[in-house]
Formats: sequence, C-alpha cells, structure tokens
Amino acid sequence: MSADPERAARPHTGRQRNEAARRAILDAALELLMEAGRSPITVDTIAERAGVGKQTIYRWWPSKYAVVLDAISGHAERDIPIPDTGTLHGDLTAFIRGSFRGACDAATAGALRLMAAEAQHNTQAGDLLRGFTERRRAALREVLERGQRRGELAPDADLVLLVDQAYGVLWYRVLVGHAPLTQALADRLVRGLIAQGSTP
Amino acid sequence: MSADPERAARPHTGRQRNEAARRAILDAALELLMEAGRSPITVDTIAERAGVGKQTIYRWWPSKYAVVLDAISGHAERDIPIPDTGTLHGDLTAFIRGSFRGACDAATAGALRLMAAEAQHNTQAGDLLRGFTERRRAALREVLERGQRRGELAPDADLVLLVDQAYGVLWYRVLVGHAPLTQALADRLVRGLIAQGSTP
Amino acid sequence: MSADPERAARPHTGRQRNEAARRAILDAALELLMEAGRSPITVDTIAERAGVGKQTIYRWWPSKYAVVLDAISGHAERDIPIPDTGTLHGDLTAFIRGSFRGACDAATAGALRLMAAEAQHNTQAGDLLRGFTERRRAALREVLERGQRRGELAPDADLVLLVDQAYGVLWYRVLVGHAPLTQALADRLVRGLIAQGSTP
Amino acid sequence: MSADPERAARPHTGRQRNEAARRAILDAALELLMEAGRSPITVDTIAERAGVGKQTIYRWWPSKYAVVLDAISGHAERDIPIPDTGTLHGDLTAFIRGSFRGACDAATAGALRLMAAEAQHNTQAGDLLRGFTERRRAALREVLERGQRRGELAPDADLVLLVDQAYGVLWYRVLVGHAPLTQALADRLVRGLIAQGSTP
DNA sequence: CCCTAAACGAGACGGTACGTCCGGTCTTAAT
DNA sequence: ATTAAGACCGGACGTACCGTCTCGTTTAGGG
Repeated sequence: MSADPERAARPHTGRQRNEAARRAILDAALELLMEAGRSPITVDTIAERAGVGKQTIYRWWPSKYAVVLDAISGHAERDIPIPDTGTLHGDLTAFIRGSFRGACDAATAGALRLMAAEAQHNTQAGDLLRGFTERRRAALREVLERGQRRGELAPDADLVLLVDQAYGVLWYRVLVGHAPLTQALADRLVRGLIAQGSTP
Repeated sequence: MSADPERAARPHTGRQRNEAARRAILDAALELLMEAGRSPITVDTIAERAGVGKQTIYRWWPSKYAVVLDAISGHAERDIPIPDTGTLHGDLTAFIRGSFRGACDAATAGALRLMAAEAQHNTQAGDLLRGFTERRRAALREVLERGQRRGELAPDADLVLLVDQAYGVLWYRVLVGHAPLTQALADRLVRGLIAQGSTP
Repeated sequence: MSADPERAARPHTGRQRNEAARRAILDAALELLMEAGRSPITVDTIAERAGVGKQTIYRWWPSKYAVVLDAISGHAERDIPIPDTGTLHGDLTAFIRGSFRGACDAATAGALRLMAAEAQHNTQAGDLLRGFTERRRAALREVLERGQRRGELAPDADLVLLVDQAYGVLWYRVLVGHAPLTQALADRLVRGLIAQGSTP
Repeated sequence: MSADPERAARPHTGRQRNEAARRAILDAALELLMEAGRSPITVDTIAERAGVGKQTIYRWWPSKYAVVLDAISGHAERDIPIPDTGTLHGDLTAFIRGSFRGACDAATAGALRLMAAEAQHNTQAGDLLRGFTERRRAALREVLERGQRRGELAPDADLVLLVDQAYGVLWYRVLVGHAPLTQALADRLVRGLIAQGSTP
C-alpha cells in the first residue's frame, strides 16, 4: 500500500490534523506533569483534561511518553538557547544556569523522571529519551567546543566527559532528589568543569 | 516451574521465617532484573519465579522496590569496599572503577533503572532510593575526605559536588544509555575530579 | 482496493447523487453480510469495501442498519411474490418455501440476525425491523385471507397466530441456528398450519 | 498444563471463589437487564453495580453474555417446571403460559434480545444460546411426548416442529416486538398446537 | 461560460466499551 | 504462625467502532 505510486502522488485530501487538539494535548500533559504526584499521569487523564478522545492521542504519538517529551522539548530548546557572551565562563554559566532552572520547573522535572522511569522497560521510550538528551548534549558540547577553539580549554580536553558530568549532576539530583539544583551549584559546577578542562 | 528440583527441596518451615524462600525471592528478583526487557518485573512474576506466594513477598518487604534494592545492595556493599591504597588517585580509581563495573552488571543496572523509575510516583520507593544512594555517596565522600586530609585535595574543595559529578556520570549513563561505563572512562573521570579538586 | 477496476470507472457526478456509489455501498453490505463472522460488519468496513467515504453512507442512510435492510429488502420483495396457484396449499407452500429459501441465503440470514441484534438497544433499528417484518407478515396474511375467503380455512381461524407461527419458526431457526430451514420443513409447516386453521 | 499429573493430584489450596461476589454479579446483571434501554449493559457497569473488579467477571465468565445467560437461566428452570396436570392441554397450557410470562419479564426479555444480538457475531455467545434454548426445547418436548404416549397426539405428530412453533412465536414477538405475549395468546397457541398434533 | 453549491474520497475528531494486565490485600488449606 | 496458591478490588492500558466534522476535489446547473 505504501508502495502504491498513486497513493504517493495524491497529496492528502482527508481532514487535516487539528492544531488546537495538538496544543490542548501538550498543554494538558504539561499541566499534569506540574501536578505530578498529586494525580498520576494517565493517557485517560491527559485526554480528559485536553477534551480529546484517547484515540486522538494514539493517532499522533506512539505512547504517552512521546507526548510528554514533545510537551517539554519545546521548552528546553526555546528556553535554553546556546548563549554567546564571548567567554567560556559566561557561556557555560548561562547554559548551565538555564538548564538547572529548566530542570527545576515542576513540569520538566516530572517529565524527566517519567521518561527515565519508562525508558527502563520500554525500548521505544528509551529511544525517545536518548534522542532528546542527545540534542541537549550536542548543545552543551557546542558551547565547550567554542571555548576550546578560543583556547579557554586545553586542546585535548575530554569534552564528552565534561558534558556527561554536567548533565549527570542535573539528572542525578532530579531523579534521586537528595539535593536541589541551585544557581549556586551551577556556578560551582562551571568553575569545576573549567578547572578540569583547562588542566593539561 | 513445577519441575524445578530446588522447589521440591524447599519444604514449608511452619511458623518461622523460611530462609530458603527469602533467598529464592531475592534470586528471582536478580534473575528478572538481568532479563529486564524480556520479561516484565512484576510482583507476580517474582513470586512465580521464586515459587512463592505473593503474600510472602509483601509480608517481608513493603513493595517490590524494597525487594529489588535488597537484592542488589548486598552486591554494592560487598563488591565495592572503601579502598585504601595510600593515595587519593589509587583509592578513587579503585572505587570508581568498582562502581562502574558494578553498574555495568545487568541486574544492578536494571535495579537502578527500576528504582529511579518508581521513585517518581512512589514516595516510599523514593525514600528507599535516597537511602541507598546516600550510603554510596557517604562511601565516596569518605575516600575524598581522606585524600583531603592528606592534602591531595584543596582544603576548600567542594566534595559534595565532586561526589555528585562522579555518581552523576554513572547514573546518567545507566539511565539514558547513550554510552557505556568503561574502565577507561572511570580513569578519565578520576583524573578530572582530582584536577578539579586540587585547583585552588 | 485501489486496484478495483469498478472503482476507477466510477467518477464523481457533481451535485447529484452518485448512483454507482449507492450500488457499491449496498453491494459491499451484502458481501459483508455473506462473510459475516469472518470480517465484522462495520460502517468503516462497508465504506472501505465500497471505496466510499463514511459520510456518503451517513448522507443517505441514517445508520448501517438502514443500509443493511435496504440491501436485502429488495431481495425479499422481489424473490417472494404473493403466489396465486388457486389453492391455499399451493400458495402457502410457494410462499413459505420461498421465504425459507430466502432466509437460508447467507446475506439475508446475516441481515436478519444483525437487525434483531441491533433492534435491542437501538430504537431506530427496531422501527426499521418492525416495518420490514410488518410488510412480510401482511403478505403472508394476504395469502391466508385468500384461502379463508375460499373456505379453505375456518371463518374464525386465528390468522395473526398462524402468521406468527410461520415467521416464528423461520426467525427462531435463523437466530438460534439449532436446525436448518429445509424445504421439507416448509412443507410440514404448511400442513400443520392448514390443519390448525381448518379445525373448527 | 491441564495434563500435569502433579497438578491434578494437588487439590486446590488457594482462596476460594467468593460466592457473594458471584451473586452480586448475577444480581447486578439482572437489575441492568431490567433497566435495559435506559443504560446499556456494559461489563464495567455490571462490575461497578456489583462492587466488583472487572477481572472478577472475566475470571469466571468468558464474556458478559455468559453472565447474562447465567443470570436468567436460573429463572427459567426454576419458574417453569415441567407440569403434570394429567392432560396434555393442562400441561401445555401451564408450560406455555409460564414461558410467556417469563419472557414478558423485562430482565428475561432483555437477556434473550441481548443473546440473540450477540450470537450473530460471536461464536461463543451463539454456543451458549444454543445450549440454553436446547434445554428449554427438551423440556417442552418432554411435555409433548408425555401427551403423545397418552394418545393425546397422533403417534406420528411432528414434535420438533410443534416445539419450534411454540418457541418461534415467543422469540419472534420478543425480538421483533410487534405484539405482546399475552396469556390469551398462549391459550390460542396451545389449542392450535394440539389441533395440529392430533390431526392424522 | 463562469461560479457556486452539492456530493464525493478521505480521514481526523470526541466518545464509549472492550478485554488485558498489574499492584496490593485478603482468604484458604497445608505444614 | 508461616507458607503456596490464588481470588479479590481498583485502575490504566491500547484497540475497535460509532456518528460527526472538516478537508480539497469534482462536476451539474443556475446566473
């Protein structure tokens, strides 16, 4: 059927996707993430909150995890642009402070926890999660590489490790919840990473 | 299942706790953690695999997460003793290599993922997880403090942050699964942490 | 489906009803009734089989039951004309044999079952069914009244009951399916009804 | 598994079926059948009304149709015992009046309609329905055979046909709903059947 | 001879019910 | 008293249809 040439030639004549429903679903997911703990995040709950049939969710997303990730990945990419302050310290501070602030947001924290949770026994949720984190790591790496080109990090600095340390701290605290992600912590982390990266 | 020879050999013990059942439950949990993905880790699954009634699990553990944590925490504490090589570099290498090796074990990795997963919407699982990680962080902190006392780290080094960076990398890679926890990575991490901690 | 040659040959007819689509829908319904059990009879199924949009069905019929009844009612009225052999026995035999033969047809039997099924929780389907059966009962009653006028039945014979007995046997066997509607059964039924009706 | 000899040898030690739940489910089904039309009969509805988990229904009955049939078949067998008045006319009147009265009961009528409905596209519901009707036909046949042995029906009377006519009228009127099942109708039907059966 | 309104195919939409799965509790009979 | 077995309530899951609602296309017929 997908090989049907006539099918490919005919663009799409059916009713189009309802953008309002899409937004309502993502917004409902965000709301519920923020309330996470109070009420569990359920496909039925999302559908009800969004005023939408369950099938409309399953039509466009393979699982509620895809919805949740979709709902927050807009945030992350919009709210944490790759900064350009001229110095590595400035860029890194901006980026990591922004990331920490984002991860403190109840919805985002809820989503990260939910994704990590599901990725364990759901291959597909794992793929989604890896895709999402990969994009975030690439952004941070971009910041570091710029600093490296400017000579603010040693030429042989282990950027992959630095990136994993930064996001490691973030995820570890979000998931385990033993301590908060303060802005002061972000600053100390920045100092530490630069110290590591500039040591020959 | 009914053909399991070990099963036939484990008789009821009447009114005192049946140690064989305890072991069977923990072993079943470990087995299932190792097969994670293939068969789901369910209370019923654990009970069936162990040849045990569900109530026997709930009688001795408050939830399946307690079982899982119980099943692996023996490992962690037995396999990663606090080393004493005389140098911070040696101790840290031993500890982090050991931790990484432990976390690569399928059962342990499965348990970490499962715990992180559940801690999100289950207060009790969260407490268990925080208790477990707290003990591990204390062990690593002990190693660092010893080095600090020996002058191998600056007196004002941010040990809390160093600990979170180390475990952050471990958990981040285990949970997201974008890259493996190699021994080489452990060594590079050790170098980074010492560089960071010894910078004034 | 897209390879259906008839489909390509059925162009839009603009603002008047497309007779080809009407036929395609009725034919699809008949086909599906004949295959009942294999594929479920669904509005979507009918639409797909007919190569038609669902709305085209709902535009012209109030429900799928109306479609189904429309699809088979042609049969019944065409195939079982009110006979005129000169004797009650002859007429009744012709009529009941014809009715039984019709009800043995897979499509018709499927439609009767489907209608009876739906009439239970769908007022509108019930009305359609009563309208359909009313017309069939009137036809049989016509046959009986003619015989009564000729003196072949007692003047006070309970024609309503005789009609219900005849159609009762037919529907009972179709719906319950414990025994087939053979021509021999039709003959025995005719004999019984005449015996009953001619007894003073 | 069912061939496992050890399994057969071990009697059954688990918790036993909760009779109260069984009754609550059947009663809820009956109540809902009586209200049929107002609210549709749903597994969830039955479960909720009975204060029972859905799984408890599916554990013991393969479908809601089995529940419904179970709920009413007690009635039929209890309320319409095979009568023994000494004459065929008396027995038949008692039996058919009883059957008509039973079929007028809202719950029973609802169940018959529901079963007929489902039997169309559900093989298993069809088998249940055939089993149920078979038992009822056997009871009526017993009444007729007794009359035949007493010489009240011709030795070659077509008992199968007489039975199908009686139940045919009942089902036809219940399902199509064009006319009620009055006691007067029962009496006229009895007269007609005896007239048929006693004609040589 | 264009322009519009109806009919069409496609298919997304809000709902309702389905049958399955799991968590955590409770009950039985056996040890 | 503890065990294996397993029934119980509750609640989320993902699927299947229903009947409605747009879309963009096609064409007959009125201006």
